[in-house]
Amino acid sequence: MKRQFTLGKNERLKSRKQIELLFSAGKKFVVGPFRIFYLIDSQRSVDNRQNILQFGVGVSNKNFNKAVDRNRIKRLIKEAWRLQKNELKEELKAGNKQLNVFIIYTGKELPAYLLIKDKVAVTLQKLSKMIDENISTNS
RNA sequence: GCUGCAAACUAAGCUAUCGCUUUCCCGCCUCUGGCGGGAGGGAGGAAAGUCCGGACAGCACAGAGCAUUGUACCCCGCGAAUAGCGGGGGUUCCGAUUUAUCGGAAACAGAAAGUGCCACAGAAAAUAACUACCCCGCCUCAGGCGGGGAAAAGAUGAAAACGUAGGGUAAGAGCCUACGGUCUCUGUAAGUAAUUACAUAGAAGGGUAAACCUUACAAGUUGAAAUGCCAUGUAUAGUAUCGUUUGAGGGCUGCUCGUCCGAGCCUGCCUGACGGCAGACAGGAUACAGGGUAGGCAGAUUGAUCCCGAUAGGUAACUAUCGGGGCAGAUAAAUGAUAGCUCCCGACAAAAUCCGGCUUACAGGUUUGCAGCGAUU
RNA sequence: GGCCUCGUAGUACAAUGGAUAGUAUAUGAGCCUCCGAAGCUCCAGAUGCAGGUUCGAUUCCCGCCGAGGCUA
Repeated sequence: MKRQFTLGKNERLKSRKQIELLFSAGKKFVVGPFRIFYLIDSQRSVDNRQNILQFGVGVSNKNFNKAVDRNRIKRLIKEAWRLQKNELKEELKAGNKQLNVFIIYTGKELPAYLLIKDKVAVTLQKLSKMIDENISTNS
């Protein structure tokens, strides 16, 4: 029986180099309180079957002075991502793509979990659209 | 009993599902790794501020002075500690009352080494003559002008030039005397000392050192993104200038004095280590231009360790011994979400090398102390 | 992680330790104009918070709070 709702080490963005590449070369869009950076790579995905979808979270030090609040927001976003990301993963598998995503929380107030859940769902839909466009333009 | 303040302790719990990190064990696979399963560990009293003191590591170090920064009553103790804490004492100030005791506070060395500053008001704010006072000269005769004496009187101010009495004088003045107060040196006595008391001699002088400063003491500097090892890569590489024992150049904290070093480096072998031997090469400094890495392991989580109990020492801070128990270790960075139950409906707040302290934040609960109010005896 | 600097009206800046904390502009009221703009006059408005030193702190010292920068 295979576990589904995981968020292990190889599903998170770990390398400093990759993150810098994402911020310099990636594209971005805004959903509610999130700012999302993403980078679609269609060539590497063939060899690296584990890292189909990599993910990272960030909260600004300016908007939240206390580490407790920053941790809280990051954990909520991670939780929402963990429970909803699987559809996107299947799409990537089908399209043979590799995707890096980084979400930055730009709001100034502590959010409730339901809000974050909704917004993560919206971003996932948008990302899947982007993948479709990418496939169509490439092919 | 209620309210307020202060201190100490504590810092919601349980169940289910999904998920994260780490250690160990087992199994499988494409085997320096990955996946699955099982068991165990997984933020704080302040983890915070980074305000002090260290440990640890790199670099530097014959030494002296200056500069810079910090600290500042005394004794004893605790402590790894120039941090901090405990006990006792002194001085000054404040409050209370029993008027000689109690309580509290103090960055509490020096203003008599020197320099600066002291608004407004006031004559004057520190070598004090504006009015009034006294003397002399001139003009004029109710007075005015000039020179001098004199800190005794003068509205102010935060602060006014030792206080009172007498002598003295042209008028006055510590100018002199008596009593009293302050300070300094010396001596004696008490005390470990800070300091206190007395005596002799002397001084006159307000404040400010959290103004400069002086005295004494202390401090080398950079921080775990330090540092070491492995892997990858690689270069005793290139160009220009200068120099090569008559000494290029370099080190010694920022500066000065003074002083020291002053020729190598690579590879291999031996040794516990300092080091030694052999071989190849020509080796230095500065500048220019350029190349590579940002992966892993160690550092790094068991230590000046914490808790509980007992015994011993001490007023206490704390210490010693014995017994038992506990102890996150991530590296874009782990503790969360959902559902349910109980209750007071949960404050301040998240490890990032590690300790000791200080400071600041803190809902609710428990205990103790103080103050106020009310009731009863 | 380490280090440094700065907090003054709504805004941008001044102010040897000296008392009505100043200047410009914005806001408000009035004058001017047929109306507006410009101009003129007037008013109101601040030392981040809490202690200490001092006769007296925007200034000096200490503790918090906030903002900005440097380093790798």
